[in-house]
Amino acid sequence: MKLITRNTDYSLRALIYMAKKGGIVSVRELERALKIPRAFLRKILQALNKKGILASQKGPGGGFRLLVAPKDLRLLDVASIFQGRVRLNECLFKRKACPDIRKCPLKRELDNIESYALRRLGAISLAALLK
Amino acid sequence: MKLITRNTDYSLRALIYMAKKGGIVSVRELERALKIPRAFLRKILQALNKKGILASQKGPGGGFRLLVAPKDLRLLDVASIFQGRVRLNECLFKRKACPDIRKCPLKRELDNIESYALRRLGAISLAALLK
DNA sequence: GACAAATGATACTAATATAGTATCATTTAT
DNA sequence: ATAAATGATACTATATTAGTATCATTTGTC
Repeated sequence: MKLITRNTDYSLRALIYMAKKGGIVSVRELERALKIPRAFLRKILQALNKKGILASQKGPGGGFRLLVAPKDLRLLDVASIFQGRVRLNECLFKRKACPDIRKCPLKRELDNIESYALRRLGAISLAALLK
Repeated sequence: MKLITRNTDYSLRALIYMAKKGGIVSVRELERALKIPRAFLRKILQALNKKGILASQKGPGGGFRLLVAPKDLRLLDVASIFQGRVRLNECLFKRKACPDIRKCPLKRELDNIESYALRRLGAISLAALLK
């Protein structure tokens, strides 16, 4: 069970690299620097591009470029792209085994954990990861 | 992404049922009461049995019986059986993309979330779920 | 304009984890 | 003896995650 999938992980590595270097960076360069499979990285960066986090430039000398300020990009923003809503519970209640959802202490507790996790993920920025 | 898998979910339902009813309960009865596939439930209860949470009784009239006091059984105990260690991170560091693990703010943050979740899961008992 | 280097789009495969089924062996109450 | 239960375990199915492949398009350079 993971809070962060490889998509998110790779994204962060690439974003950190790009933030540190600045300017346009090609997938080929990222592959070399980060040892991440190129085709997979491309797919990931294309997704970040679609979300407006990166801009892309075709042709020779092209690549991707960070479009947002590191302090404005949250870990949660990235995770959400690949993992949808970060759901921590998915429990008893679907099949109505529980008489009253609103009162169930389990659901309340799991919701609590979830919202804590979301809050923390929403609080950490790319800038913080650059250190 | 789930904090709790179906194994754990079903376990809790069965444990709640058994705690409320008391005495020996057969899988057949649980299947009817909880609408959980019998073969799957059997496998789950056998696991709980091996862990000493349930005792089993073979033969006609047999079944499973709760062996621990509800207040002494933690949600974390159950989740751990099926989900191993509840890991929330599994990130950048395996492949040494990160220069110094101990300093990385991402790892620190993910560890923080993880330990929060573990603490909460370890704090809720079966007794609390009985309400 | 030709060409090569890049991304865009997208379909496909592989690996892993989760969920669930099936079956035969063993125990035990009647 | 029989049937009702669990013990053990191998197998299948489904979903999610990870990764590959390919063709199309754009664009800088000669």
